[in-house]
Amino acid sequence: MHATLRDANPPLTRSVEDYLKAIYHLSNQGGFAATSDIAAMLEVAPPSVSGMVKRLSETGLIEHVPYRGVQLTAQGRRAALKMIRRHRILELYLTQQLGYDWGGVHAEAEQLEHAVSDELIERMAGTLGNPQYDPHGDPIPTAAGEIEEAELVSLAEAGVGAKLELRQVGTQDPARLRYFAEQGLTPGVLLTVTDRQPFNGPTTIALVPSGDPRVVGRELALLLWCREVPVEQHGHASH
Amino acid sequence: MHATLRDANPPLTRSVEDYLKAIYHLSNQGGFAATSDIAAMLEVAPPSVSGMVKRLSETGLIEHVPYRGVQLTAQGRRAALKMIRRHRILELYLTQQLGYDWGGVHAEAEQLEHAVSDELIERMAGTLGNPQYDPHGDPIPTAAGEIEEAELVSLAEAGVGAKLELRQVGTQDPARLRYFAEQGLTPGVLLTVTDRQPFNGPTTIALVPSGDPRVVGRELALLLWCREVPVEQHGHASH
DNA sequence: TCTGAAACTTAGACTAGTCTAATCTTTGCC
DNA sequence: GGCAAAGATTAGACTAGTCTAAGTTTCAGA
Repeated sequence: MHATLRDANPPLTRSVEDYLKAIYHLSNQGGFAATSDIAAMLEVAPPSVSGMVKRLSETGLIEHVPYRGVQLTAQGRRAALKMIRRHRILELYLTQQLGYDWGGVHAEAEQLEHAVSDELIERMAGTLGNPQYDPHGDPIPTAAGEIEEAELVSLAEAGVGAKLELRQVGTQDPARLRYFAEQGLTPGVLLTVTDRQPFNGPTTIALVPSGDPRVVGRELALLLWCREVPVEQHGHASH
Repeated sequence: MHATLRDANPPLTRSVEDYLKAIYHLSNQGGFAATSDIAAMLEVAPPSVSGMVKRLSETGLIEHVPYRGVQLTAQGRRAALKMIRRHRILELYLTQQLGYDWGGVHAEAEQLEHAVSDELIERMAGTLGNPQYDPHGDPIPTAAGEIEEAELVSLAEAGVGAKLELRQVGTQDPARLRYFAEQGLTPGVLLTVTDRQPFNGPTTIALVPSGDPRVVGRELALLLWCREVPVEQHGHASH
């Protein structure tokens, strides 16, 4: 008589939200996201991903082709875009209204995006004048879950010759953050991909304008989220 | 060689934070908090509380006297006050900066208090001018974990004759929220305790100024957080 | 002082999420 | 075309947190 039925549409857990976001970023051009890449991005072991993938495809958020990878369903994509909208609005709000700098804002938004309500996000968006782009020119998905394309690519996916601006460092592991900082790999830095080894080997990049080279293993490269910089380098395209 | 050691001071989980807050509120006058009261306040079953109590006393956050109840240690109290500071600053920020009304603010703060960083709270506090009292006159703990006394009491603890202002409804269960609203028991309402049955029986109250009576069972009364109203009724004491 | 009801704890099961170790697929290369 | 290595999955264990059912302890009142 009372609610013993399984909840038809349970709220997504924090973990599920993180997986959906990672899969969205990794399968951006309509392809499949690989288990090991998801694992590297979320800093969990590959079997953890296999387990979660099973649960997510049972609930209809992703499609899984064993040994191939996963793709978001329409429902999963909607959920992922919702998280991305939250993340970008939070980043914008924290920098513009609370004096954060772009260095510290990512980790904070990463936590808050799981806790805020839709109402709060829309109030923040309103305060900011319902922005359509974040300060780096990336589009913010609408509340209805639509987004203009032109997304972040992880350094591990970028082609040789690409000119990139480092935007986000997708880890909170202090040792790694320290390492990246030592290498001069902090958000805002410009770089060019000069070489990529096969077999998921390291990517070689050159910092711009200094030209200093860096070699970044695939696992670390997956944590470095970049925007492809158009040929003319300043400002953002005025859509 | 690498970090296999148990983390000496692991971060508190969301659940632990909620237990500490509940215990703080229930043992306010230096007494013990009872298992069943914690259970009612957090809307979990009593054995869940016993289990958590065991973990919390092993980590030194509370003292447990079996069959008696629990008390916060200094460390536990510090953690609880930190959460209460977060909660009150969030409520203040959401109402003053983002146009929330006092009805909707509690649930939002309840989620956010687990996700915000210390830095964000201090930035919000700074924006608000480092307030010492919330809009109802309750003191906000300092960042160092000090608080002026005069706290919220649950309706279940208030003495007969007490004049109270309902401040928070400590549940998110829609059915209960609807019930309370139907009874006119929403934050801000004034009431007097007219009777209390023994054996953990119901509390009878009268709404002020209408005088309408209400009978509230102990389990529900534990969810109604009130401020004791001084004889002169308006404004808050200007400490 | 005894006793029964209320309150508390223990026992045991379940879920979500994580891990390591072992096994199975796929694929690039000779 | 076969094979080794990379990558993916399965197997099995663990933790935190929850629950219900069953047993203990406490204490108010007769």
